[in-house]
Amino acid sequence: MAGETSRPAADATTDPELACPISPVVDIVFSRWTSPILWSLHAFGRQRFVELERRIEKITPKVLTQRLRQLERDGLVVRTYHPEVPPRVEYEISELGRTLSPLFAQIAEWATTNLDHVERARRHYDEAGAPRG
Amino acid sequence: MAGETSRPAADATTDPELACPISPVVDIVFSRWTSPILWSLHAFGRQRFVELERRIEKITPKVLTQRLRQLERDGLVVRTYHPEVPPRVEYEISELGRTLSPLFAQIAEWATTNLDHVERARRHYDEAGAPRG
DNA sequence: CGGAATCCTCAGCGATACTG
DNA sequence: CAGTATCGCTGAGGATTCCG
Repeated sequence: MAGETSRPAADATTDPELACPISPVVDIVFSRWTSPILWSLHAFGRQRFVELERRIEKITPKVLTQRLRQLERDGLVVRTYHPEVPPRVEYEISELGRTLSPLFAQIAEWATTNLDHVERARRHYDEAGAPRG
Repeated sequence: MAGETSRPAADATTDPELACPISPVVDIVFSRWTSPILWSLHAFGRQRFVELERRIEKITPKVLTQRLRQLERDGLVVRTYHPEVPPRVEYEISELGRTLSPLFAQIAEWATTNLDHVERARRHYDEAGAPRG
């Protein structure tokens, strides 16, 4: 979105095509497995591949590699290769990735205050809330 | 998940299994199509099914129904059925859903300030950043 | 160790048609 | 209008094997 010369401030409330300005962020930051990865790197600092693999249970090496590549490409994660024997690779949050911290904090806060509301709503819905229509 | 009596305050920094406290929120709020739907309802207020369908381009009625049901079940969206001819159904953000507003605002803000950084990182990566190792 | 390559499965979505 | 039902398919992800 850098080369947008003179578009009349397309606002989400007027432009149907931009119905959701947060979707791009969601695709980048909250796509499958990316939140655990980013959180892990954010909470535990620089880590090796296996550390991440063990920490994020049930993720397969293939998918972990895919997601790390994606995050590296998006500039959120920095990959450092140490040409040793055995080889060693370390991943860490980039500076850009660190700008997500307040966002993550706010989400975590929302979780602690509202997640049980969701749980309750689900139970209520499952018991008697089936839609009529 | 409901029968967990007396778990010793499992903290994300000590419990590997809870590697990511924000994942549940991501599953609820940022799963496929949910962000455009919530945003649409948030930005344009109460809307009928077809309005949402037209606003969120390329979504099929089937999937829109699925997502709306899910959001209703999670207590983020309220569905109102008007038994008229022709039938009329309206959807709106619930009170719980409205608590997401600051979150969405912050994400939108992150988008405006950092999305082009991501774009640049991608170009840089695609040009010369292929990982060695 | 940190992957890449290969094969395979299956949930989710699209397309279409039909209903109250 | 506001969905439901059915079918077919695609592609993300799992399992396995191999390599520098």
